[in-house]
Amino acid sequence: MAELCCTPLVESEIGEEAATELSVIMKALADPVRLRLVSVIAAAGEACACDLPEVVGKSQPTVSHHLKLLSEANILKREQRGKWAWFQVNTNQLSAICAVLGCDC
Amino acid sequence: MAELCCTPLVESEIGEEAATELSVIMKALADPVRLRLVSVIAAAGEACACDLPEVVGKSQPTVSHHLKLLSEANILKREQRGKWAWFQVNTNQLSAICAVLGCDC
DNA sequence: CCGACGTATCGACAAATGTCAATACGTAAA
DNA sequence: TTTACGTATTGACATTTGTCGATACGTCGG
Repeated sequence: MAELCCTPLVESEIGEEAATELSVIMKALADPVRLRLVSVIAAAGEACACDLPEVVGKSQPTVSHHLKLLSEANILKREQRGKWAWFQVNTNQLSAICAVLGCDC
Repeated sequence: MAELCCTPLVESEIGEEAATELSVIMKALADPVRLRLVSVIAAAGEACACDLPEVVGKSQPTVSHHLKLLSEANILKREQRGKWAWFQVNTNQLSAICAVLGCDC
């Protein structure tokens, strides 16, 4: 899951199952709070979950839920350090999305 | 609206309003049916709305609704030809999404 | 082993979303 | 101007989604 393969959807018709899988990845990015989480984490290089509720102005359970969705979509990488959870952005997955969108990068 | 500006969200923190606007564009792509519509239309170069309900296996109102969302997101361009509506993919918008995702294309 | 603290899960609820039948709107041919 | 037909809108409904309080789980320090 969350394994984006590389045939641009603008070149050949995407299948029904592939479309569903891709939609899961896109849904993960299709939320203001999650976009801000990705942006904050990427801009900082990495971020501790403990700081994120205040940054995005949402409760701890809500942020935890969003981080889970992003991790399941393979957009974030989670790393446990002591009792803290640190997150990094998986730029490979973002590039893969670009590739599917037909970008020649 | 639907005007994607170009600062990659992985380089500097995206604002609250910008995140909301971007999420609208991403939401438009975050659905299996809409992804397939984009793919079918892009692969064919253009497509008549009259053919799309059968292609994606959804009712005419449902397809019309999806086409509207994609058009509002500036992902599809609509053109009336007689009583038929033809659609093309706005590849510029797809490229803009890539740019926001940090792709260097 | 316990207590403290960071994180995840659960339960509940309001809001948004995808879908279709019915209907209205627009365009073009008769 | 009718009539036919492609498309858009409306209304309704089931499902999904975002949110948070309460609570459970995990990891450390005492």
